[in-house]
Amino acid sequence: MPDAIICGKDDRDSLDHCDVLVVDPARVRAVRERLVPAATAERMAAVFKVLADPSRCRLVAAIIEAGELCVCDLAATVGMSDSNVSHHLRVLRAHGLVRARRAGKMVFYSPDDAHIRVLLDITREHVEHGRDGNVGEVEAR
Amino acid sequence: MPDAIICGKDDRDSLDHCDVLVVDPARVRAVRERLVPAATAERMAAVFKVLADPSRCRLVAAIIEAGELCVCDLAATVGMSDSNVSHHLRVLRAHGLVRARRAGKMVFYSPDDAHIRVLLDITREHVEHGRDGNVGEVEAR
DNA sequence: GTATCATATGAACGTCCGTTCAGACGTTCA
DNA sequence: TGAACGTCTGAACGGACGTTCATATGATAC
Repeated sequence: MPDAIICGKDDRDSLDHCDVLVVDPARVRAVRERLVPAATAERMAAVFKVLADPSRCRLVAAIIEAGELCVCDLAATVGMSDSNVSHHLRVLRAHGLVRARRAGKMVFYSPDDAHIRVLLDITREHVEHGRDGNVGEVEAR
Repeated sequence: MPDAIICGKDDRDSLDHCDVLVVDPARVRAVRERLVPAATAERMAAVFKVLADPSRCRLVAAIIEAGELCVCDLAATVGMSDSNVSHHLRVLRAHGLVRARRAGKMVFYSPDDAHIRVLLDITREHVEHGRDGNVGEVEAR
């Protein structure tokens, strides 16, 4: 473990803070180089944001479970208003998570991405028989 | 594909809408039974919500990349203020994504969950060489 | 003890987001 | 054409969230 080294503004870039204290400049530089770019992180966060809502989680899960489902049946399945479901489906479709197929008056939605199923499965397993009980609270330090 | 069948309030439960139109009541009932419970979806969404922020995405990625990093180095790595990093770390720690280890004046953070790495990897692959270009916009129907 | 550093905390501000309501659009059937 | 139905859209409200600033805590060095 390296000793604490105080380094000046040479070790930073594109930061408008007055001073930056860094303990391990070498490691910081190394991690920065291999770190996911800000733009990529932005898009990753956008994907997570789509799933960061209980209603959308259940909607996607229902669509995956059923294979294909129309709006009114989706609404009945998850217990939401048709309007609300439509709003959420718009978001899911905009991000390529689900696909829409028109059949007469009604529109059937089906999954449009293989990754999402994995994301849901992993996360479900994580919250079911994993740690996580303390949602919204901070444990003692 | 079944014909459109209008069913009354018998096919719903715990809904205070006046009427619910369901196309395929049998499928709705089947999907409902196998669907992820609302409480579980809530906790899943909570996990996704933690990652639904570019700053936290990069923080977690940096911690995973480095193995262990203190707050000031994390701040320098991702280019954020120490205060902001501390706020985010609090959230990450509250949800069991990272673990804190105190060493004198400083606190080192390390990953505390194997699932998260997979979530990040899958999502990164998803946004890099997958569809997703239309963030925030809706494609034509 | 005081001073300094690393980290944590609380308040406040602006912004984003989920939901509801009312209405519009497109389709089917008589 | 007109009515009924499924779906979509826009506005508006309330609440949650990320960031900043100032300050507090905890630990080390003098």
